[in-house]
Amino acid sequence: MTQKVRVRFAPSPTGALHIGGVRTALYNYLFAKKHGGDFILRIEDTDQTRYVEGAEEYIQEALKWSGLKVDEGVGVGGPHAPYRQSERKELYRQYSDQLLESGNAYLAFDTPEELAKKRQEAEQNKEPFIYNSVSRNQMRNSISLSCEETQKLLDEGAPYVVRFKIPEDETLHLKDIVRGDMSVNTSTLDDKVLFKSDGLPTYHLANIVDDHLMEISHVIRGEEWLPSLPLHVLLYRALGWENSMPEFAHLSLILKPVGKGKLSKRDGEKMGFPVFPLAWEESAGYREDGYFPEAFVNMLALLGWNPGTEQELFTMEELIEAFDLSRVSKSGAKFDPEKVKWFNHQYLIKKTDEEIASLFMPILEEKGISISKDKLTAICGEVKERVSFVSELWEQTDFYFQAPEEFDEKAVKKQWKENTANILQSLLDEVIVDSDDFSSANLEAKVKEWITNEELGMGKVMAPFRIAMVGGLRGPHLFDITEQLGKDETIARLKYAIEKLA
RNA sequence: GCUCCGUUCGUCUAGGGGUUAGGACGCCAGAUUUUCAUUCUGGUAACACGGGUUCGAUUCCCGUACGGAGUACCA
Repeated sequence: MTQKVRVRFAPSPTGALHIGGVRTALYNYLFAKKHGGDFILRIEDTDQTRYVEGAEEYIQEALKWSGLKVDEGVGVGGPHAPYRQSERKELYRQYSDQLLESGNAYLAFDTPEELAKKRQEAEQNKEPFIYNSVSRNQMRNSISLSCEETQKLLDEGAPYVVRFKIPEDETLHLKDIVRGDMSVNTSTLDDKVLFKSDGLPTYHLANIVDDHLMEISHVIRGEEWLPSLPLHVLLYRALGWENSMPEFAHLSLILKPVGKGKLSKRDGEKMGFPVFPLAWEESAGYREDGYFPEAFVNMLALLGWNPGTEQELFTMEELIEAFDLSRVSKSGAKFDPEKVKWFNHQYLIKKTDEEIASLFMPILEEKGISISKDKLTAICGEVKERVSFVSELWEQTDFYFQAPEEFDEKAVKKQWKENTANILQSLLDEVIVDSDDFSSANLEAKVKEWITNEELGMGKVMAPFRIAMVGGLRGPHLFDITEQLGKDETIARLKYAIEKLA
């Protein structure tokens, strides 16, 4: 059977999506697009107590910024609408009832307090508490209780949940695309709650029902779901949907850069890197920190997946082409904030000088500097290799826009000798004022010729010249700078330095 | 505790019964740029441990250690 590929990204709106979530979404997207399938966004908000204002909008915006276009789902609509589980709640009851009727589920009246007490007791005896075939007879439910007792509780309006009846002692063989085969015995499993007393399903029921109804072909989700896989498979079976069950792929987690454990918001704050794609509350986002979405996505794609070639830089199209779930790594990956910077640098230098100028222009305008687009384009071409972020451009180019007033002490101490002022004065009088062609190559040739003729030594002239233009020993090729500065400004800066550092 | 999953340079990873164990980030050095950065070249550095199986294991199997996840009327 060749079924159309349909995958879903199904976050719960409990806060910002962090990069692990974005990666899950990305892998879903890549897989879908690779196979000409659909990428669906479903919001899993069956826990009303954890709803966070703005989270859903955040998720949509983060996907959009990352370039992951949703084909169907919240914010887009589609044939299986609605895509918010809270809006689908009437739907789930019938499946819960179906399970009850077929004997695959039962009613449980245990209060949270009773359950907590049982768990505590078990812990004291160093035994695991599992709500299963052996313990359920000691609990208050429609299996341990007689029909009359059960009915009586129901009539009294006692709150109850629906639990799944895990079969006894059966070895389940499970398939996972990234992990291969595994097996688990059902007697280690819990009779999970399927339906809560508040009238809403739990994740377990809702996700199986929705995936089935929405014709999901592949479930690609985080590793934290792996332990629930047996339950989910059992649910498909109990509902009679075994033949159309999706395939599963569980993705490993993203771990903190140093130390142990999974990446958390705190790590970002502590080490000064974003863990969210977009800013959320007090936390910075990749977007706000000046990362390009392409760089962010490229980095994320390679964190836990590789194409088997040595290619590192990928466009989204190339990622789609190359992506393969079987090449996703099984082990968790420590996140390396340094590598994202490298990716960003790569994407920045790949941009045209004009594009960079367009990004830089607003920053200059904010500083009250006006400059022609052409000129800024040329400047950006001269400095782009030196930065990783647009925001770093200013510190590399400030001297193009404003003459140095102070000079770097260290540089002056090292390069500004007693006769330096005289040398620069001669350079000014004998070369600069006579040069009308201020192009980089021409001025360079002239100055070098002069230096040779005067038998001065390059360092004696070039370094102070640079100090006069830039204020210190930094910046791109000196004659590229003077070309941008032009004759008048070059002369003015030379004069100022001679006077100031005399 | 119990269940499941994992473990190749500092990090992300390729590889796979016999390899000089490959690449990328980072770091170091040299070249170029008489600045700095870029770039180029080179270097540093890894198969967690113990048992098997085998002529041979980093690769296969079993343990151990370590790491991770789950163990909610959360997702």
